[in-house]
Amino acid sequence: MSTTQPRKILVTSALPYANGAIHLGHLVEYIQTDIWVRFQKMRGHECWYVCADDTHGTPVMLRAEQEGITPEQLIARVHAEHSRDFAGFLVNFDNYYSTHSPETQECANLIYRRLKEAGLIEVRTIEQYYDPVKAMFLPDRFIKGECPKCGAKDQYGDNCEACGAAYTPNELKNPYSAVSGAPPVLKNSEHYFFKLSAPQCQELLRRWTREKGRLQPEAANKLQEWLGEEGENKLTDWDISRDAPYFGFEIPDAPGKYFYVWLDAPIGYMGSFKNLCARKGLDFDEWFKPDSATELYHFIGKDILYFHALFWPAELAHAGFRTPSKIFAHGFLTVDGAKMSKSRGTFITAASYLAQGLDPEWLRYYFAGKLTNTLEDLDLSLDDFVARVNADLIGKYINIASRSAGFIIKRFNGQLAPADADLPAIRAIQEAAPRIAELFEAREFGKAMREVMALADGANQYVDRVKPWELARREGQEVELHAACSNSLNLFRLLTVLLKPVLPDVAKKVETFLNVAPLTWDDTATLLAGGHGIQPYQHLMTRIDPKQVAALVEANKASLAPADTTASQAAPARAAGHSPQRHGEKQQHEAQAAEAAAAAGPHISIDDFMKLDLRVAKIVEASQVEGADKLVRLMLDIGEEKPRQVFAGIKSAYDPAQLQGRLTVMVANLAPRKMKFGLSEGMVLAASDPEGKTSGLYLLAPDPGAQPGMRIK
RNA sequence: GGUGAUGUAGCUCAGACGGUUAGAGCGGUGGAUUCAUAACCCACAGGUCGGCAGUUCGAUCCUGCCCAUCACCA
Repeated sequence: MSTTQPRKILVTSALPYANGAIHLGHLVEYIQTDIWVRFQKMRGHECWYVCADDTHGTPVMLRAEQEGITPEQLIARVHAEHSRDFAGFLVNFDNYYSTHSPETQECANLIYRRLKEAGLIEVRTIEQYYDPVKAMFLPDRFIKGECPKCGAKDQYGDNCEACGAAYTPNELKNPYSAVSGAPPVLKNSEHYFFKLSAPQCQELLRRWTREKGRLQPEAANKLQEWLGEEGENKLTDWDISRDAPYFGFEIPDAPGKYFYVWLDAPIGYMGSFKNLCARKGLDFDEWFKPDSATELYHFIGKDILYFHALFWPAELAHAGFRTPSKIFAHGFLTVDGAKMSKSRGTFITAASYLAQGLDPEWLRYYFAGKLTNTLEDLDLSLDDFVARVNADLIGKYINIASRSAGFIIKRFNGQLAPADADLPAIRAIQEAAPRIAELFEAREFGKAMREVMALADGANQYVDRVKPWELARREGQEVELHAACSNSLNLFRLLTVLLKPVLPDVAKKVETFLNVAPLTWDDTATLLAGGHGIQPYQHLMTRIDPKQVAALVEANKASLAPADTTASQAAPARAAGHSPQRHGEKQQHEAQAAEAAAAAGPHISIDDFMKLDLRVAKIVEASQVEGADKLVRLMLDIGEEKPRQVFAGIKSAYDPAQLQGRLTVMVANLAPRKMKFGLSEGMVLAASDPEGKTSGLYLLAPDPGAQPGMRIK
């Protein structure tokens, strides 16, 4: 039962952006990480858990300005809110710091300098939109104007929320800066790039991402896609600088240039740990030197795998540091099977959950019961949440103590009889403990909880069999009664050890109740001695009233107002690479986008229909697409200067040769979509049986006489 | 469209190197019990394991295609 050699483990969770509240989606990750860390500590390992607020970037800068405070004031306030929320959910960081810190700056500068010495930093001039009034360069998301396709006003620079068209900022009509309202101008600027395309980066990442255990298998597959085939370098250089004004760290040898927020975000892990080292007397270098014997794990959402599995190891390795031992990515949270939604009230903030008086350990248990080590999404089913917590935690687990403690207190003066070490229910738990430890280690918390609850069933069956309430009524059965209740409390204690990583507060109450030292994993091997005295039982956890959950949902319901006034919260979901995307913010953004769709009824209006720009198209060219099973590449003449390129999934039904020259119908205003094979600038219409009962695929064609470019309505 | 995943009882999820009656919890029904902040115990009902085809003596588990849902495409 003894744990092996103590390990030295450093663990991180992704840094939440300092511009928005923590919600249940974030908490999946922090609870998952916290359970794992608590487990490691219970095993006797040296394990440090650090995190920080991700504080830099344009959104924070503008938000602070909007509120009339400095960025420093804003991030200090948000830091306090985040810290409070995490503490409320018993997420026990050893250090919750900030990327806006001297330690992070020091590490960022050092990494930058070493990358530069390694020849991996390059300066290039790029052209970008600039706000002449505000005197700042504008990210795409901060340029607005009229949609070039449908004319909708106040659309962002990357895509139109009215018609869904995608475009670049310079296609917007009457563009203006979202910051000052002034028309932007194009201006050149020097940017600093990290040469991810360099051979040494590619070579490193190819090897690193394939090393056993670094990444989950699905994640490794994903990375292969980004890296491309052997000999095919799909990695592109990464723009790591932004122009002033910018809230961030100025690049040491480049006045007026700042590190892009995504450069210093992961470095924030180092900064936070460095700060902890100073306080705890730890040797930072021992943990970050290239051949370090310590372990480093990053828990992240699957959306930021790209940053953590490509940029980050490449930066570290070429700046003379160790790379992460493993990266643990998890899926997103859905609520009742759907994306979190403000109008449905399922966009639940951590603060509102706590304010409604719900017990954080309910959620910790529920998440634990559903967490796996894969990238699969996790559903919070509200009815299931109530049923599961009440049945498992109160009905099964807590009940064992509650039904035994009274007899011990009343009849035996709070003193236990020796436990029966051969009792099958006790032995079952002790034998299961190593297996459950492996499940915790492997982040298979769902499986672990299932095992624990099966063991709790065994404990209840034991109590039911020995029937203490009957023994209590009979004369001369005191010894049996004493033994039954003592065994039962020992069962309860053992189960508490197994649940302690998930339910730390309950475990603390149990330690007080049973009058024992803080439980460690090795306590699964021991039993309470005869004569051990316990405290009177006080209820350890209450049931969930479904009304509480209903009230929580009600409290989180937002009206269907268009994008709320905290516009800076709207992290651009599609403008990736321009702004940090934490899974939380992304979920939030998409939740908002989903609202509009949800509001629509089963019918569409004539206006909706008129949004479709359907055109008669002549197929001037049709060809096979190398490497695509279903696609045919079509060049379509719709009366424009140049034919449009469209990839159509019709290979199964049509030979390209027979398509050439014929007329069909295309959607001309569909947002262009970048595919592996090139840009697809529309869609051709074809009929097929939605049930799939009748096979075949049939392209639409106009009657003779129609000319390319004619509008269909 | 490509890539990665998912689709198993009303709900949330397990599981099976392909092989006699596919499991759990919740919910439902019936019983037992009253120690336990109605908790617990026993039993029953409930599924053509997304669809179609193939491989096989045999497939829900393998292969192919299709459908649906989710994510990513920097």
